[in-house]
This record gives sequence, structure tokens and C-alpha cells, in this order.
Amino acid sequence: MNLKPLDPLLHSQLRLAIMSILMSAESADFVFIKEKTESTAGNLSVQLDKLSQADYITVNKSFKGKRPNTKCKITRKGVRAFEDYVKALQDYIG
Amino acid sequence: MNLKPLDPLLHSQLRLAIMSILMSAESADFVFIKEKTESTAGNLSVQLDKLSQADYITVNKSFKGKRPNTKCKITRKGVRAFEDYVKALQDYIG
DNA sequence: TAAATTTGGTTTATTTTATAAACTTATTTA
DNA sequence: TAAATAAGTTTATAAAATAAACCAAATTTA
Repeated sequence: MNLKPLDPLLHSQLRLAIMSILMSAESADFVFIKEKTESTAGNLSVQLDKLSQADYITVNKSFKGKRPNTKCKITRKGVRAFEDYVKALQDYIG
Repeated sequence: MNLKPLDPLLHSQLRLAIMSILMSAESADFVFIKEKTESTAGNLSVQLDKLSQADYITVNKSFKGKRPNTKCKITRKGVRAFEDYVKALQDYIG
């Protein structure tokens, strides 16, 4: 029952929501995630950066037609981290 | 599957650990919680205050023999909040 | 028995995070 | 062609977490 530390990168509402979406969507773009999470663009931009700097996700910027498009995908490392986080959390929430 | 906001008072590692202990222990004192959570006294003191100010727990200061003793107990409101938090979280980690 | 140490905390200061506001660049639309 | 919108980023601010410093009483040690 020993409580292990919770990965601080995942223990944040918005980042957890992002990861949750990417766990079940295989890929999602900025606008989609923004709408699903009801976050502001600024906050989302910052949190995506943190996740990608930790290699939990990849972020690919391109153009879709004439507009910029930011496509996010979870990495294997991200999947593992998410699963570990969930396991650790179970001990807290029974 | 819509992601609901997570109670910020509970979405904190230490406060969640405290609540987790109090959910299954009916009452626990400062020193016990400090050891179980491996937190510093200062941090614990602050977080217990926040939980008690929200009426999630009650904090009773007395003397046990000659030494001060701080006994914590979860309230009905705290139990409900914890359960709601867990339910909301399921949608994230489902 | 006086000084040092430990116990059980609280208060205040610092660091880290999260969030919001302001800004940028390109694209439509009126 | 001026104003509005889209898709973001950067910077500033607010809030949180954490650590460091402190305090009073009790206990231990020299």
C-alpha cells in the first residue's frame, strides 16, 4: 500500500487530459485538444511543450491547406509513463 | 467520457495522500501522517490547514501526556469530495 | 544543573506551476 | 483595403507547493 511519488509531469489536470486524449486517439491536433479540454491556447501551448520536451509526445507542425496545423502523438515513453502514473495513483485512490 | 474538472484541493500529491490515509484510518495524528507520507512538517502543516479550512478534515489539538498531539479525521464532506474526485479521475485514466 | 538536543509543530520565504493576457503572422471576409 | 478570425507563441501574473527558519516545551547529556 506504500504510496509512491506521482510523476509531476502527469499530475496536472491539463497535461493529464492531453495524455488521456492521446492515449485513445493515436493522434490529435492543437485545435481538437483545445476544444476537448476547454483550455486556452496559451496554456495548451505551454503544456504541450512540456510534454514534448519530456518525450512523452511528439509535436509536428505543418500546414493543412493554408493554415498551420500542430499534430500531437503520444510516444512509447509517454505510454509507459502514463501507465506507471495510473498504477501509482491506484494506491492513493484505492 | 467528457472530462470534468478535478477538485484542485484534492489534486495535489500530499493532500491526496493525507486524504487517502484518512479514508482508511478513521483518524490519524500529525506524526503518523508525516511518517507515512514522508513529508516535511512545514509542508504537512500547511496542507492540513487547507484541508481543514475546506472542512474536508477536522484537526484536534490536545496533549497526549506532556506532548502536543494533533489528531486528524476526515469529515463526511471530505469523504464525498474524495469519492467525487476518484469518479472524475476515472474518466482521465479509465 | 546548565547546555544541548529532540519533539511537535507554525510561520514566513522561496521556488515552481499553472494560467491568463498580450502579441505575432497569415488568412478571410465585408 | 480595413477589420475580423485562425492558429499559435511569448511573456507576465497569480497561485501552489515546498523548504527554511523559527518557537516552546520536554528530554537527554555532559
